[in-house]
Amino acid sequence: MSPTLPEQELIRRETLTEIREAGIDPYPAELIPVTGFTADILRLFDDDPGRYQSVRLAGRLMLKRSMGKASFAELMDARGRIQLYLKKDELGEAYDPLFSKWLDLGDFIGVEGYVFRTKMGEITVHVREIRLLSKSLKVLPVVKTDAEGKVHDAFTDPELRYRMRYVDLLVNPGIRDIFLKRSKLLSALRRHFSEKGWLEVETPILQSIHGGAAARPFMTHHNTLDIPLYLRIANELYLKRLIVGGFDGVYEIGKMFRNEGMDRTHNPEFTMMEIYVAYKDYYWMMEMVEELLETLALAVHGQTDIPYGEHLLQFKGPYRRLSMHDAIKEYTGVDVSAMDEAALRQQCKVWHIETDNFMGPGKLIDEIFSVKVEQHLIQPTYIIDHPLEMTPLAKKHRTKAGCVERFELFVCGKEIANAYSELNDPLDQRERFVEQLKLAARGDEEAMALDEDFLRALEYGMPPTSGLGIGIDRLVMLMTNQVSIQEVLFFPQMKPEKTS
RNA sequence: GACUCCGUAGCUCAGUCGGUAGAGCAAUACACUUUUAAUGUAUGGGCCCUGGGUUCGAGUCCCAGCGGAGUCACCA
Repeated sequence: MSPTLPEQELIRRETLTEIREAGIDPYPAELIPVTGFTADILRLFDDDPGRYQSVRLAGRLMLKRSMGKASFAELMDARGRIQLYLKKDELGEAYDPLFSKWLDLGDFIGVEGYVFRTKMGEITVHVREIRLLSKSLKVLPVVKTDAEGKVHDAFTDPELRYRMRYVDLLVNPGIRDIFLKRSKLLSALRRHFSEKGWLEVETPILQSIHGGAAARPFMTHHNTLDIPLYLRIANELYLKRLIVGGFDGVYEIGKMFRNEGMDRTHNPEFTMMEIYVAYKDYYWMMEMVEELLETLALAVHGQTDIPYGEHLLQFKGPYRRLSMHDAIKEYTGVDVSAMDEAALRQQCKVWHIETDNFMGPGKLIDEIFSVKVEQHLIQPTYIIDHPLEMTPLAKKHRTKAGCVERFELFVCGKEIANAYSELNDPLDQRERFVEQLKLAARGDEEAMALDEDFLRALEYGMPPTSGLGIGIDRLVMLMTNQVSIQEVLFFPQMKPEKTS
């Protein structure tokens, strides 16, 4: 034990010794029978007060208000908090010294008692028995909420909140709710897809070729095989192999890993949902996404209109569809659809948009789009029919030359979903990969690698298929009104703490 | 990776012009048997992120580092 412990922690350790000397095990090993949860008592007490003549609860002691020979306290369990009332003349040594001297905020306790309503109207457990279940040696921040619901002394330091999420979850109101909503969203998604008959699958996270997207990977090494392996940046090519293998609908919810910068919408590992459905095209997929997002919004919020910052996002479809060219025309007044590479470069110069030498016309148009248009797309909007060279895995557009059958869904200026009519022509796919190799040779670090086994699978034949990817973290951000991805991840990436 | 801001008690934060380190909550002790941001009185608690420098003297000024946040770049 270090002599540099703060005063309060030293006192808790001394208390621990006193408890042990009194013959009380501060960390008892046994089953704790409980009759229910705090939240259920608060919700149901008035319907049938007689039912709560004896309740057993377990949780953390989070507040003590002592009035000498009687006290109020608050017990927090997994569902909420309830007030306790304790009297010395009823509890004896369990009151003094156990409750009044030895129990600290944060300790786990078990109580038995009856439920009543105080003079002030608060539903309260009148405690007949109290015991220590687990001693806490660290001091939790004490966050209080007043009668108007205003939070005082919240635990706000982002570094401490993310490094010690367990503390954040305990003391800050509303944090748990974000993660409960995240969980609701995921289970609603699985339910929805399961009802459609689509199969949830798992594909490799360790891949020897990092295909399916354009991003820098994390690299690792397998000792026995003595080969480099990459953490997946995408799982698209594996899911398509499963469509080749005869499944008509497969989806995977899982972590992707991209070795890129971090900011309030990017974490090195993030959760993607990808789904591939046979015999469908991207028009079908747009309707599917509308139905899905309506379902998820209802599951999380009970309504399809969702407040986000100053906006009210309307997830009820159909969403507006706008081709990339038309979107640029709408927000800049300039028609780029007929421009060649030189003209596009000139236009970028006019708008002070930085360009690189390896950028072809498609990439230039995408760059213009992201600078000039993205930020304006607040309500759910499909941007469709992207330039061909940007999108090596999508089918060429059935009528628009130089475009692919693709859509991206934008909400609040952020890309939430990306989908194609998937390219299933193996010869075309090989040419597209070769084009990517040329881009790589021109200096494009994100150009996609060629995957021979994937091409072989396509040569065996893939049915017409539509595929979709949804960034789950960003969707959860929208549905929980959060501007930072760190707020929807339990443990966002941080630099390691100093070990000193 | 670049720039800007931040780092003081367990938590949230003050700290003036460079001159003995402050408050609220939490803690300790006492009082109080229906309080609820409980209350009252008293007390204790500090590697002022780390390391250099300037100075008679640095929480404060300068430099470097570490960590965080924001903006940009890259990306989803």
